[in-house]
Amino acid sequence: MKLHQLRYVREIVRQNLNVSHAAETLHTSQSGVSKQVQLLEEELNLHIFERHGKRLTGVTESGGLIVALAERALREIENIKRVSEEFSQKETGILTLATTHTQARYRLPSAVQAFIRRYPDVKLHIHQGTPTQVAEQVARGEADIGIATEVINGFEKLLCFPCYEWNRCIIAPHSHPLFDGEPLTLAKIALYPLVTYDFTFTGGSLVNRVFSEAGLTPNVVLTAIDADVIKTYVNLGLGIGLLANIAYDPERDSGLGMVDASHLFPASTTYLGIRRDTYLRGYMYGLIHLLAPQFDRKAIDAALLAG
Amino acid sequence: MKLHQLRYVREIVRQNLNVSHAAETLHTSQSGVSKQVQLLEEELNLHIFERHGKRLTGVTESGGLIVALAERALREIENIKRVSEEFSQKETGILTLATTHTQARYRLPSAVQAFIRRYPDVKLHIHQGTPTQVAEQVARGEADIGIATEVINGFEKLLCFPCYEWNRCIIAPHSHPLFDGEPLTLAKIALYPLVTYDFTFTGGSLVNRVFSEAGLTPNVVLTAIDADVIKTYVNLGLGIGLLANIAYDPERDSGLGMVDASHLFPASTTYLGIRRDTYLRGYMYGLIHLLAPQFDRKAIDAALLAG
DNA sequence: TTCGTTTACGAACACCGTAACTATG
DNA sequence: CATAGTTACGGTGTTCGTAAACGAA
Repeated sequence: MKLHQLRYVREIVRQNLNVSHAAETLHTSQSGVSKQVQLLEEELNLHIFERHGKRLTGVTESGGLIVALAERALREIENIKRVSEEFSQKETGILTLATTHTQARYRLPSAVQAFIRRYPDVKLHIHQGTPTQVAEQVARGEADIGIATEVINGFEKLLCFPCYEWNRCIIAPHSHPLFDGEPLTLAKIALYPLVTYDFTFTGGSLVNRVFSEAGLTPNVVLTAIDADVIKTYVNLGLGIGLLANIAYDPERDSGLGMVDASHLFPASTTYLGIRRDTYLRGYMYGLIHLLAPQFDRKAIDAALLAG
Repeated sequence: MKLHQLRYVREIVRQNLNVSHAAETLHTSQSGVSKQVQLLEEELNLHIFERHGKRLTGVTESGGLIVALAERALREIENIKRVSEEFSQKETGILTLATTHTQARYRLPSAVQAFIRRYPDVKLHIHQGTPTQVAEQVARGEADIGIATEVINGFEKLLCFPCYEWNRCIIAPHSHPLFDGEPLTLAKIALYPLVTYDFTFTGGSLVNRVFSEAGLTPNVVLTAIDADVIKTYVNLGLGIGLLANIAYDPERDSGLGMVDASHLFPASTTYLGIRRDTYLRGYMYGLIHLLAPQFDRKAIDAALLAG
């Protein structure tokens, strides 16, 4: 049994049983991948993949177990590499963050700035996606740290730390009747066309629930996963915007007015998630500490052990 | 990084940093092992072993981490092999038990007999040792299932199931004054030279504690880990024997009298222990069920998941 | 000196990738 | 007929083990 063979099998599964794609991703030839998989199956004396003639059409029962174990083994192997990098070049490496647009654009910049000043030799990658995508990327090991709201807390493979709470605000052109000095209510919001976050965002379902509990139906005319997109359409007069209040910048968004809506919705918590079974590089502890200052190295290790 | 290299490193550590012994155990050459370790260290760009000149004298800090991770990775690899064997030849394989003499000799035979009738193609190995050795063998993966009293419950890596409770009896030649019909007391036992289990047995410290709490000191003239050895010396008139009452067989031991001592000592529980992170073969579930009928496959899986 | 590790080197082996072939949809 | 997987085969690089050199106890 060779590590390469396990990697091949894992990649084939990730590529939906397409050997050619797997070979391409792994920068090697189809024939080699094909052959190594056969050799592995022969050595283990069972079929990992179901085949119709020459096509791979599924994973057998035993194959499923094998794949799961192979993933765990490969993860440990990757951890060995991490440890070695940690010891040989303590503060160089790669840190991949997965997060949502709003976090990346409005909440992370200061922490990222501090991070690259502190760890100038660490290359930082930011992947962007919906909270679910964020969690999946971390769970699959494609990102080291995920930052998103609520949902990522539901993933078994992830250990989550609460970072901070936030709430929502309404934005609209300055001339909008909402800015009449009267207190903001759900009913008033429901009067106007609304531009807000996509359903796939946690906030989405929470916002809907608040409205429906009040017996109201908001008139959502447009949804986006990107706060800047929302602002753009609000600017165009399509409706009023409902978004995270950290996303409103009085200077940059001087063309728009803002009124806080924290009293209308429960606060949401942004979580930071890591895989439970990865070795954390020193600078990863560093970033977590920057984003969630209550968690230092000791606290993180304790949480990892407890989980 | 190659699996072989990790195996080499692991074996060197197991062989107390002796590369030659490791090579021998692995059925390969010293030079090959040496070179592969160097290649691995080069690839990881750090030293796993401390060296004085050419001798390996220790494991570096980074090396310790690497070894721990390598062991986990290799364990997953071994689990893959187990899964494949389970699927290709469900009821053939090897089952290695680690247990104490008393269990092997008096308690296990009936279960073992049932087991080999049920799984005729499984080769059964029985390793014998003190309870601590039993637990260590299971923890190191040298045995699949350990059966011993109490202490094995303290190992973090092991998941333990209570099997059954037992207590102690006194044996002596039929003519011995202990068999006077009067009830047995600690004080009476303390009057005579005593032959009993070795200190390293859990029972040992418990027995001592009971005597000392009663303000008595037993006159232990000989200890052994083997009930048959104890009986032999009792037969020779060296003293009276204190041992597990399952170890007294009225027929076989017709030359000796027995009097129960359950009222004098707290009962001890025999546990069955398995590593938390191993894949269990079907026949392993079978043996556990034979020894601890309250644990069927579902209960065992549930306990493994909970841990 | 002895025990143990590393270096040197040739033979055997395994792997990779191109290219031709074959099966599926 | 196009797409995807397997077989064939030669070149390349790695591993293995013997033997010799070397270092520490």
